[in-house]
This record gives sequence, structure tokens and C-alpha cells, in this order.
Amino acid sequence: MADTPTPAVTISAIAEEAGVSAPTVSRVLNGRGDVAPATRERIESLLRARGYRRRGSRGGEMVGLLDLVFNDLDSPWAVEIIRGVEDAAHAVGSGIVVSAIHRRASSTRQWLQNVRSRTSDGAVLVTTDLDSSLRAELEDLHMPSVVIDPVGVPDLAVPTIGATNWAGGLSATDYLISLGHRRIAFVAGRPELWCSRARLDGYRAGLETAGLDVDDDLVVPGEFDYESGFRAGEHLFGLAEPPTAVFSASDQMTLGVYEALRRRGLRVPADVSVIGFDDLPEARWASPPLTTVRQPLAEMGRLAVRTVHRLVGGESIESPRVELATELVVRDSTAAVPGAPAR
Amino acid sequence: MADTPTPAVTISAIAEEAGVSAPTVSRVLNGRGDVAPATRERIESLLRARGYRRRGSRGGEMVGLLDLVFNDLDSPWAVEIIRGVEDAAHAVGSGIVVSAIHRRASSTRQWLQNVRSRTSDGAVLVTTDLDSSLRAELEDLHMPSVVIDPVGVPDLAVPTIGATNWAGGLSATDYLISLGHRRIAFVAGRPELWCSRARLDGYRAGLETAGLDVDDDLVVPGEFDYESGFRAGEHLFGLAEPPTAVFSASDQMTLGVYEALRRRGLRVPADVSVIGFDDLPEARWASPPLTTVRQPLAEMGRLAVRTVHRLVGGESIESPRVELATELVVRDSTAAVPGAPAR
DNA sequence: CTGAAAGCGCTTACAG
DNA sequence: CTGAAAGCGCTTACAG
Repeated sequence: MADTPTPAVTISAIAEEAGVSAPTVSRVLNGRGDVAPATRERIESLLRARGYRRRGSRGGEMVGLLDLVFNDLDSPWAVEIIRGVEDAAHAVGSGIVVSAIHRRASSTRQWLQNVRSRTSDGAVLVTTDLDSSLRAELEDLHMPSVVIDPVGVPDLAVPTIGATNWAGGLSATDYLISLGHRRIAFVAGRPELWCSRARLDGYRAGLETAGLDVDDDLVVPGEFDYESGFRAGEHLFGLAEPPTAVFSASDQMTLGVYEALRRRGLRVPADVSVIGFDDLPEARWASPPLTTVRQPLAEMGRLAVRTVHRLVGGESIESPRVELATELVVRDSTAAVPGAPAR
Repeated sequence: MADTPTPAVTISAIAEEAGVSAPTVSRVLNGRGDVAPATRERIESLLRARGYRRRGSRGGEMVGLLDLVFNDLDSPWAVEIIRGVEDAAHAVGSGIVVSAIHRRASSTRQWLQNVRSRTSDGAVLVTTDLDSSLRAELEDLHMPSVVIDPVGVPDLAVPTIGATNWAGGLSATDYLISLGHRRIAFVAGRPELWCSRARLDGYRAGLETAGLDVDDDLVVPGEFDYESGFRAGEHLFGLAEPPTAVFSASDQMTLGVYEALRRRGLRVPADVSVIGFDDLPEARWASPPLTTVRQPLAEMGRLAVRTVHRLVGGESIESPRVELATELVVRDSTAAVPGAPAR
């Protein structure tokens, strides 16, 4: 996607290639109705193929705009990323255009049209699942772009930025073990995403390294959201032999676990220790404040901007994927395993 | 700020007025060094006064970009507003450029420069305190703009959108009274902001209407953030005669109150009822889920976009300020006052 | 439906 | 330091 600065794609270049005059191409671009369907077709595909972008009078100059694209904006990490991206973009004098691909088919077209016409210098995509047709359309825009991917899709042709999910899973589990816990449950994330798998594997590795068996009853599915965390908590503490600690693959699920525990009259951390993943602001404000594995989302955003910027400047990127370190943040939701008192 | 579409401010118009040639103005605009200081000065002030904006070849056409400006992005309502603004902007085919005025003097200049050069069609400002010099500079940009103001500064020359803070304060208090509470504390917000005053007055009105005295010991200062809420909670429940209910002027402070109560071993809502203000996502995920006064932030964002759009189109706005209704959202942090048992 | 011509807003050498 | 001239990318009547 990071094509080297090719000889300016202008309207007249396209016109020549299509065997028409410049005004005709202009008409197509501006959606005027009076163009023969066949001609329009030919010109449109050429426009796409060559990655035509409006540039006004001043040549190939940068326009000082970066697109920041989310699948949708409800994700609780959205702001964290926006903050990092805004910060880094500001530092290089760029503005960021944030948008969400609202997943109605019709508006995707409209959205692409908008992106195309604002001709920003590059794009940062934040997305757990870009479907492949959309991906192709994005390529047609010929914008240098990088994907921030807190959840890990390591198979793109585009540079990707993630976090060390496996190591995060390991460190949380290690910590719980160091506190004396032996029955440690894991609430997993959306199973189709790589990061879920990596966090789970980190958890398993932690147990195995300590010589503990992985008890499949203590590994419960989740969807990353509050509700599934709540259900997981209900299930786990309905068990004949409940865990003494719960590690969940997202902070949101952990908040659901809190609520399940509260309803059963169990206390964090006196009765049960709990660890989350992400370190969203809500982790700090939970009661008790939540021990969690921090994902450096803002930093990932900053790196993404620096990376697109290098692509815009024609540099090539050495590694197609880089993962930033996660870090265990210990707060008040974890404690040594309760002595041995029957609960 | 909403000037009617005047006869195109072009480089040559400015040149003529300044008594120089167009290339000279162009040089000033592009920050070339080779312009006499006096000339540059004259041209710059003319540029500002006329509200010059780069437009490329296609005339006064709209560019499909709206600036969305925050003081900074840590405010927990930022995303809510972004979501509403993005949604409405998307609907009219605009992109939104999100930025934060990082409050270092130097970068404000830089930021204004960026805003000027991207020539968006209008601006939505979200801000609790714009200092007046910045306000003046913003006016120089000659962009139609509206202020979203969850905290209420009703003295601007710009259309403002807020929420019914007083009514919200009243409804929360009423509800607590209806539950049988008589000792109801209020944790106030930043005292210099109008909204804080309005919420406090709503609380007072609620008590007075019910024939209850306002006990000044139960009105404690806060700053809207978690920490001040925590301190307020510590204070309130260190009192000889603590309240049976606490209403705070923000959800964040309420989460601080939760933590203060938890540390004292008091339960929500069995021992103490608690109400917040804002209805941020964290309210739903608190444990127990928080009863709170909802501020329709996304809706305020949508309305802001519709309003700038009308200004861009040259329409005039009937009311300089509109307040959207707040709404009490009852969840699990409130209950009838505990019978009479000594605690 | 399409092109030749004129025009617009801006910028870039070039000369002084 | 500044302007006259040429040029660039694009669009707008106008004619056919």
C-alpha cells in the first residue's frame, strides 16, 4: 500500500490514458450526469487503478491531514488511541480526521467517497475485522496506511502495530501464582481473534511453568464485553469448587466479574483476587481499583502516526508488525490467597 | 461569527487591498522568508481581518470537513461527544477533524496555523474554559462555529448547546426524597462553572420543595474528578451524623464515593444510596450499576453539527443557547432508606 | 455526449 | 525584497 512517490497522477494524465479530454475526466470526478456510461466506466476504473487524488494547484504537497478510522466508536479503547494519535499528529502539524465505518453497506460507499475526496496524506486503521472487499477498496485509495490492532490480525500487507498479548497473559498469571493462588480461572475473549488466543496461551504457560495443571472447568468463554464477564463470573462462582482468583482478557469483562461477585456477597480481594487486561481508565476508578495488564494504547497510536509519516515520506518500514510491551499494573484487586478457611 | 457568504476573499483581492502583487501575498501565506517585515505585517493583518481561506481551484465550494475542538482529550465525555458529532457529520457527508488545544502557549499558535490551513467548513468547540485571546483568534478564522458546553458558559457570541443542569439536580434529589431519604449530601463540581451552580441549586430546590432544610455540612466541594469524590466520601462518612444518600455532580466523583464507602465497609445501596451525574459508560459498569442523571452528550454533538451546518448554509439561528433535557436513569445504587436500625 | 478555449486561484522561476 | 510572466491543475461556459 505504500507506493513510492510516482509521477503525479493528474486529471490530464488520466485523460490521455483514457483517450478523452481533461474536461471529461473532470466531469466524471464531479459526478456530472452528462457522460456516456461506457466512458464514465473506463475513466472511473482508471482513476481507481492509478489512485487519483485531487490536489488543487499546489503540486504533490502534503495536505496535513491523517485519517483515523475505527470500525465503530463504542469501543472503550477508542479515546485512548485517539489521544495518542492526536498527540503525535499535532507534533508533526497534522490534523486527524476520525471516522467510523458504520457497518451499513450503503454508507460504506458514501464513507469511501468522503475519504477519497478529502485526500488526506495517510491513514491509521483501528480495527478488529476489516472485511476483505473493504480492504481492497482501501488499497485503491493508494494511501500510506498502518493498522493499529489491539487484537491482532497478523496477516496483512500493511504494517501492523499490536501489543505483547502472550507476555501479558503470562505476567498476570505469574503474579497470581506468586500470591499463592492455585485455582486460577481465565475468562477468554472473542475466540476468533488472535489476541484472545495469545492471552490464553500466556495464561496456560504461566500455570504449566509453575507445575500446575490447566483445569478446563476454569477456562470460560467470553466476548470481551461487560455482560459476558458477568455471566462468566456467575458460572465460576456457582461451581462446586470455585477459583480463588480470576484473570479476564479485558477490563470490561472484569467489571462484569466484580458485579457477579458483589451479588454473591464475595469481596475483592479478600475472598477473590481479580485481574483484568487493557488498563482503561475505568480500571483505576473501579472499586477496588483494578490490578490489570496495561496495553499502551496511546503509545501505539503515536507509533502508528510516526510510521505512516515515514511511509508518506517514501521510507520503507523494516518490520511489517511491531508489538509494544504490556505491563502489569498492580492495584487493589489482588491479594494473597485466603489462608485456608472454609468460605 | 456566522458571516454571510461575502464576495470571495482571494489572494489577489488581498493583494490589491494591500497594494502589492499576488505573488507577494502567496509568499506570506507560505511562510517564505523573503518578504519585508512591514509588508508581511500589513498582509498578515489583512489576511486575518478578511478571513482569508485557501480554496484551490474550485471556488467557494464546501470542503466536507468540520473541526471538532477539545481543550484536551482526557475528559471522559470526549468519546460520547465524538460519537454524536461523527454520526451527524457522516450523515451530511462531512469528515471531522478532532484536535485538542494542548495548553502550552507555543503549540496553540501552531494549532491555529493548522486549523487555518485546513480550511474546514465550520467548527464545533467543546470546552469548559476558552480564554478570551484564543476566542478572538478563533473569530479571526471566520468559521461558523458552535460551542458544546456540558458545563455552561452562557455568555458567548456563539451559539451554545448545553443540558438542563438545574432540572437534573432537582430530579435526582426528588427521587432520593421519594425513597424516604432525609439526610441527603451533595458533592459539588468545580465552583467556577455555571453548571455546578445549577446542579446545586436544583438539589436545594428539591429539598426545599419537600420542606427539608439544607444542611450546609452535607454540601461538600468537589472538582468533578475521582479523587475529589473520594475525599468527599471520606469526609461525609467521618461525620458524627452521616447522610443516608449522596448525590454527586459527576459520575467520576461518584465512583470516588463508592471507593470511600467500600473502604469503610459500607454497602451501596443497602447502607447508603448514591446518585451520579452524566451517565458515562462507566456508570453502567460500576458495581452496583449506578443510578445517575443522564446528559445526552451524543445528542448534543449531533445538534451541534446540524447547527453549524445551518450556519454554513447562511441560515441564522433563532436561539443563541439551547439546553437539551437531562433524564434520571435508575439502576441499582439507590434504595429505600434503611428502616431505622442503628448501623 | 464531448472537446477547444477561456478562466480561476495559486505558485514558481526569473529578473531587477 | 518585489513584480511581470509563465505555468499548473482544475473547471466552466460554449459549440457542435
